Amino acid sequence: MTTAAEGVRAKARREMRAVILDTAREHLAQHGATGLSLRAVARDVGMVSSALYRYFENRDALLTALIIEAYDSLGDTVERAEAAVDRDDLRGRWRAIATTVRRWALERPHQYALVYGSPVPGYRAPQDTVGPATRVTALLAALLRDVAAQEDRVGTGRAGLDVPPATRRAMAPLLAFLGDEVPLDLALRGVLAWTAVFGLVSFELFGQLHNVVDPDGRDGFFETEVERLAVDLLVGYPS
Amino acid sequence: MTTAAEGVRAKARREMRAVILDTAREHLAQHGATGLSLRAVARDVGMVSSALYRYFENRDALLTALIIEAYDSLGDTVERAEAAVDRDDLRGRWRAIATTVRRWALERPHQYALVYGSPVPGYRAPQDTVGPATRVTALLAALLRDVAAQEDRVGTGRAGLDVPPATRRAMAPLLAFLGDEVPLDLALRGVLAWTAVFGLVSFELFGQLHNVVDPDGRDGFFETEVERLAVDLLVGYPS
DNA sequence: TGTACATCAGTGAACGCGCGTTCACTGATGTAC
DNA sequence: TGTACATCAGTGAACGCGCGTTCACTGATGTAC
Repeated sequence: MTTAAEGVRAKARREMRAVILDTAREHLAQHGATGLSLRAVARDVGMVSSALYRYFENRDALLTALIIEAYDSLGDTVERAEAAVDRDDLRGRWRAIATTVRRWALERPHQYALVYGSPVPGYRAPQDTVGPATRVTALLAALLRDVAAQEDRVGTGRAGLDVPPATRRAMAPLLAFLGDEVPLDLALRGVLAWTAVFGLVSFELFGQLHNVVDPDGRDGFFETEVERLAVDLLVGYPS
Repeated sequence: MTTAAEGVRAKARREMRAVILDTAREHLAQHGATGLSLRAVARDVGMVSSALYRYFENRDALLTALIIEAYDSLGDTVERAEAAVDRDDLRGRWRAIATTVRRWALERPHQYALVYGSPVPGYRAPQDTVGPATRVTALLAALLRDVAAQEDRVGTGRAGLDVPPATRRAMAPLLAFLGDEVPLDLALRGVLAWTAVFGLVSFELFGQLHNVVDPDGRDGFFETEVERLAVDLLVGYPS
């Protein structure tokens, strides 16, 4: 009975933890990360505030859990969307990644801001967040490797930019992550496309497209820009 | 004596206001926008907290003043840097704008986050901020107009992307801001380059380049990517 | 199967804190005659 | 030029608030024999 009995307690714990996280996520959605209050969450869950400490060591631990959850949610969503595309359709995979990141962000602006917006003052992200954080970048890395393989066969039809040695050296962490198959020039094209996507999403979410692009046409605007990024990212490949 | 006497009072007011703003800016730099507290600022200025209300209607008004100041500081800095470049050197002007935005941001991360980061919860920017906010975009607009003029003469040597009519319509606000000389395709290239720069700066400032680009080599990394953006922005122009 | 004990989820009071904002006031400085 | 009055910067006390965290406790649930 030992394991089964412990299982019951453990199950209750897991469920309660989930309820607290759900409630915290709703509070995040309504008041932002800085407005997240243990007491308010406890109130909504129907517990006294001190009871939360059975589940999370302190406020930071709750924030960390939300951050990990957000990264995992984004990771799940984008992985699923990207996996649905034919492996050989590099442009389609790029499109899927980019548009899914945006859609996910638009549906959960505060979760997006939590992980890609300005850092929460006084909060220092622990090591546990780095795994979930790299799930989406891992997809892009895989894409870049496949692009590299194709470019090996077909060539790019144009020369890469000159890169000074110091800059080349600075890219070592990225190159290590991508693997030997991906040349520097392609890596730089990848990061640029990547940061551009997040730049577009952040501008849209944080109000910087106000009076620039009509809200109604932003889907199309984003898709057009993603297509343009693909031109440079996938030099010489058919659309 | 009337005007001179009033001038004395007015001058004292202006100076006190400046002292408060300076102190508030320091607090912003240390605790972020959400951590900005009227009481703490007053304490540092050496006044009682209620005295601040002689100068700012409430906390939001102080925040608004800081936002306007940040936009103006960025505007000043970038305008000066861009003005120092030969008008005909389009690539140089682009470089100056991009690198100066980044340098300004790195020197004042919290001011950057205040205006380009996640919105401050509960704060709604009033109309007064839109003028200062567009100063930097105005520089890019002028650049795009000059690019358009050159492309009229020389051509781009390649076809623009297809843009669906709905998207074309959504770009009306931007096209109106840029003026008739700037064609849609160039406008889209401009926004993309623009958002990419802010994407790069935000990634760097908000910690997303951790384990991607060595901190030491980020100047060079940024410049390389800006050069790459120029290739697409200034299609067919000499470097 | 029944009982003594250990575990642990949740309570409720309390701690000490800082916050934004209001309000009646004092006293110095400027204004009008 | 001298005086009565108005303006207004800054004071200090108070309001009501919510926060994170600690701690001794109760009582239900699981464990061991």
